[in-house]
Amino acid sequence: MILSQTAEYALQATLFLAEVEEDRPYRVGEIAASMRVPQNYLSKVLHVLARAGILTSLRGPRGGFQLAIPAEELPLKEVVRQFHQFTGERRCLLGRERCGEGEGCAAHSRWESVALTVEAFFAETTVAQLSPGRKGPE
Amino acid sequence: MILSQTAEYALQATLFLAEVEEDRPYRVGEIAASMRVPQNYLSKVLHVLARAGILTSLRGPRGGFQLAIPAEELPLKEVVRQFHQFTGERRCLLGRERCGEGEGCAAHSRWESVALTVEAFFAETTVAQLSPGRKGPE
DNA sequence: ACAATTAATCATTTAAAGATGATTAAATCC
DNA sequence: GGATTTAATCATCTTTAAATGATTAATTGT
Repeated sequence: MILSQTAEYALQATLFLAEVEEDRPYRVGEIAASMRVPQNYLSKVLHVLARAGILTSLRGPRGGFQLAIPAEELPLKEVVRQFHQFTGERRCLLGRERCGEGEGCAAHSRWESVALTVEAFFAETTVAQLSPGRKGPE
Repeated sequence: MILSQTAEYALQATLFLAEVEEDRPYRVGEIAASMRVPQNYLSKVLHVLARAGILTSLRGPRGGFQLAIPAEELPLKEVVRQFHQFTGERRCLLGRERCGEGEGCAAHSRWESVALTVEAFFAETTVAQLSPGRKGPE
């Protein structure tokens, strides 16, 4: 697994809100039921996303959560970042500060490029691109 | 983080044994001290590697652990696999069985290729390639 | 045989992720 | 204003990863 359970919940819920047809807030209950995940846990996850400005939340009747950013402008990384420490800083697969005493090794630069590929995916892929079932132009 | 702490320990210890100059068993104590990780915990990790045939273990005085496979012929994946479930089977980043109801989406195939890149790195990179400081021919 | 050394095992603890249940506070509707 | 609906918060529990400490069993050297 590359993503934690929590980060996966966050992505799935964001995706749900991106794919939804009516333009209104959706309750945690609705989202959790559709995703088949614990409601209270999801509630906390969504709260984090709301605090981060990715969702808007509204209390009371007709309340719920909505995307605060158009799905086309929302990179996966923005969502995942709230729950997942990206490797970014980590030069070395093994977490060593100095790798090979200055010279470095072939495998390390290869790894760096792999890690960058992963990060680039999350940075450059938008939520919209992950939603095949959406209406509206691509 | 892409690897669990435990998988990282396993890789580091294997690397230690690959880079070592004397051809003799090395004690858990030595390895743990060099890596600065808990000895008893590492002991269990090494035990798993020994059971998997990656290391040989010897008890008693002059005992310890040694590589059972030449570092040049030992892919990182072989080591990591003992502690890390590779995503392999997972078609979908979000863990959904059916992705997009048959059609799939651009992002999913992109993700699949990213995941394959990661796996390929571990499958094709050998422990030897990760050891810049080793003697012997590349 | 015996003492010393070392991996292997066992029992327990700690820390973090994940999940559950109940309560509180904001917003709406009447 | 009062009842209802909903997110937010609080307290607790479970599970898993990580770590610790002590004991056991195999091997060696004398």
